[in-house]
Amino acid sequence: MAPPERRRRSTQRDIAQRTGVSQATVSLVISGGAASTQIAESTRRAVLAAADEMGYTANVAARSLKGGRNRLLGLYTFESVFPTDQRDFYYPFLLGVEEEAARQGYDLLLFSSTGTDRDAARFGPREPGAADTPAGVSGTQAAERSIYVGGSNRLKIADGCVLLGRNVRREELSALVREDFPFVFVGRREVDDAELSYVAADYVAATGALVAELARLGHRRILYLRALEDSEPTRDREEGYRRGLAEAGIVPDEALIRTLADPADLSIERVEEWIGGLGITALLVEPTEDDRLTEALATMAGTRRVRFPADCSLALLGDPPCWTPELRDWTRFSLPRAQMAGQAVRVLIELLDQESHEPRQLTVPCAYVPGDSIGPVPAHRVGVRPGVGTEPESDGRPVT
Amino acid sequence: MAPPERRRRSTQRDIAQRTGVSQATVSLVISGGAASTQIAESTRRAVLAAADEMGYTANVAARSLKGGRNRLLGLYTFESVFPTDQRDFYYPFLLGVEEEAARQGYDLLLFSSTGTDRDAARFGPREPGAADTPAGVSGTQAAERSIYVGGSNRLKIADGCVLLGRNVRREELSALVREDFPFVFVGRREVDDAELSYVAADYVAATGALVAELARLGHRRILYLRALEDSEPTRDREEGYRRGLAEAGIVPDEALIRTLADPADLSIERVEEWIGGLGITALLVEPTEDDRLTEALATMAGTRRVRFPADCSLALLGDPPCWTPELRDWTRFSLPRAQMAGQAVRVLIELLDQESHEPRQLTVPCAYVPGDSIGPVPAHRVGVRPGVGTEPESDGRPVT
DNA sequence: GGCACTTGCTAATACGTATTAGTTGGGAGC
DNA sequence: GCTCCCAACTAATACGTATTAGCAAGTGCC
Repeated sequence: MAPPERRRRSTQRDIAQRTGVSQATVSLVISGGAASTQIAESTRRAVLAAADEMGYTANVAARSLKGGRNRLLGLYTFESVFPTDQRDFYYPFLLGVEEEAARQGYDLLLFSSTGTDRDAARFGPREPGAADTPAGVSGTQAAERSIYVGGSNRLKIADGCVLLGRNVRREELSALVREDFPFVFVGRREVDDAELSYVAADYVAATGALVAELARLGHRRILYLRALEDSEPTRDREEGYRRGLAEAGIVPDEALIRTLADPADLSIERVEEWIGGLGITALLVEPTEDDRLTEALATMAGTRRVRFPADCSLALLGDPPCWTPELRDWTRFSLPRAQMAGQAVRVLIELLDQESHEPRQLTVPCAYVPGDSIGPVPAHRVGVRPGVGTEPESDGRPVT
Repeated sequence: MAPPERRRRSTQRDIAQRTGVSQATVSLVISGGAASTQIAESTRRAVLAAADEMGYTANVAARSLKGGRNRLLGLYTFESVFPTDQRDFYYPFLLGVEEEAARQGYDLLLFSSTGTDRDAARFGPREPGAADTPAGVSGTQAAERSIYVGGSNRLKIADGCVLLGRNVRREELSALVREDFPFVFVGRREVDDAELSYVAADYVAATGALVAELARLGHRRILYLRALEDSEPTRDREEGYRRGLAEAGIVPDEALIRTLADPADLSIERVEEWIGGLGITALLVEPTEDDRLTEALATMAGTRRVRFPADCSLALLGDPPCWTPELRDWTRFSLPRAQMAGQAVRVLIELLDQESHEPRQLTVPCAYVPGDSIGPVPAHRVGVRPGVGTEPESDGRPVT
């Protein structure tokens, strides 16, 4: 049962036969290697002519096989990139990666399949008794995304990989490092037992600058609403908050650092409470990747019970996705997502080109977006302290 | 000058040595071919264990070279997918492809590199005198996107490919067919010398239905504004327009088919001219992929000099991208982009699974979006004919 | 004529995998 | 003891290219 005489592409050998030279000569002519200067002009012409006539196209697979590299960059995200509600968050990264990869002549491999139910069947039938994760990496469950499935690392199909995502599996990252697989994380990520390469936004500086600006405007009691997860970006923002306060000579009040479990919880009533109870004059909010915060802000601003910034200044520690023109221009800083992604690609390619896989860690500054939601402390509240917890060092911190 | 001990990926041979079997056995175990049933359970276990320990991953290039499969689907677009102004057009396709590929356990290969300036340098230094396109496929220029670059077809590292885009290079498509490379086009595309597979929206029926609806509302003079390019989608819409008219018993007036070179040319003055001069009561507009039409419509509707549908009905032959909530809900039909893309992936996988690469051509229906921009013919204009070109068969067709 | 050197080419090999045609060892059947 | 067969494996090869070592012929020089 031979394949039904499938139409075969012409190869260098075919050209060689037709021209009466060797395959090696054809290769030299076509790919113009170092020794190609030694080919007689007449021969070169003949070979090129034959190639043209026979419609020769080089086989990329063969070339890659020979070179050991596939000119493929992977893009792996720990969360799905494509659900509609997060598109605006991930899209700029995607764009940046794609663009830079294209510029560098690499193609992009989107790891979509990993972490699907189908994974079990990936490498053909497997005995039910066989261990699914013999690779020392534990915790591989079906529905969740993970790099190591069926015990093997599919990322390796690519020459290297750009990683993205908030809910990282640390153990997989360190496994990658142990394997010496070249990758770059977009965003600062740390794992216990290894150093890894990343390109990160400078949340510390950006948050610090925002606090400084508020302090300059006279604010002394600035509430910081942090995200629930204890990830690096959140920690960096907190760090920036503390540094900003310190540089402004403000003694931090732990009661003014609160965790916002769900952005939808951010209501006008809460803000009124905080103003009255805690005596705050400004609010820093850490945005989420989906559009819940944007919605909460919009409805909150819609009530007009508290005017920003007339009654209270408000700034965002990053830019929320789903930005539509009619949304108000909140004061915030903005991370250069596309540039970060492009930079990550460049770093990755450097890693690939150089033999030493020493980790590289880059930090890029965020852009300050002035917006219109911060202003000076309202005149009637200058110097006013809240009724409760008057002392800055008060630790009677009510649970949110 | 040996390569400085580059960290090599482990191969089947490495596993074979470690396990004490032959490379062939390893291959049989790993890729689970026909003869794999004949492998002893103990051997299989040992091989798999070694593979896991050594972090083995199959080499894509080698598999492709051999004709094997990599569970990789390519996505090639003739225009760049990622420019911001077209994002809303391509995004749903991307989403659909990604989702279905993931569901089927395939990863996605985005061909970004092809057609960049860097291409010339892709495979190392090249003699200035060397021909850039020895491949018989002519017209390969640097800045433009093209499949065959440097004489090779890079798509081949994927098992098959989904193609997308309006400005297609026909000669490349037929080259692909000649090579017998499996691919599916999203959208109907025809080339002279070959049949190809596609999943297309039924523009003919959708446009016809829209015309029928207008006819039902009493419209007799319906202007059709077609796009400049003479691509299949445009031709199909025209076909649908004519069929719709025919079925409604309306004699087509060639003066009512006009080409709109630039959507920005669509102004309220024009519409007034058409209403007065041509006596039209309804307008069918073919949308573009960017947001120019959307803008033109918005500004036009903003003037309120012509009320839609009170003075004139207006419907769109497809959905324009960049849909924001505050935009009005134009009557139109909507193509199920994500579903089309998903269907294309399924068709492609069928092609891959079956050896026969007979082309498959699927058509999917569009969704009718009632909207609010069509209505009955204004009472004072029922039966009214324009001052000039009264006869339907008038051919005094002024150039737009 | 012999040596060194250049020019223009080829033979051979490697890349990593899949597949086919064997080969081996041993047990069943007579 | 012989054949026959089967399970379990391996050797060999092909895929298409890039590269290196080397070969043959030619040229210049002593």
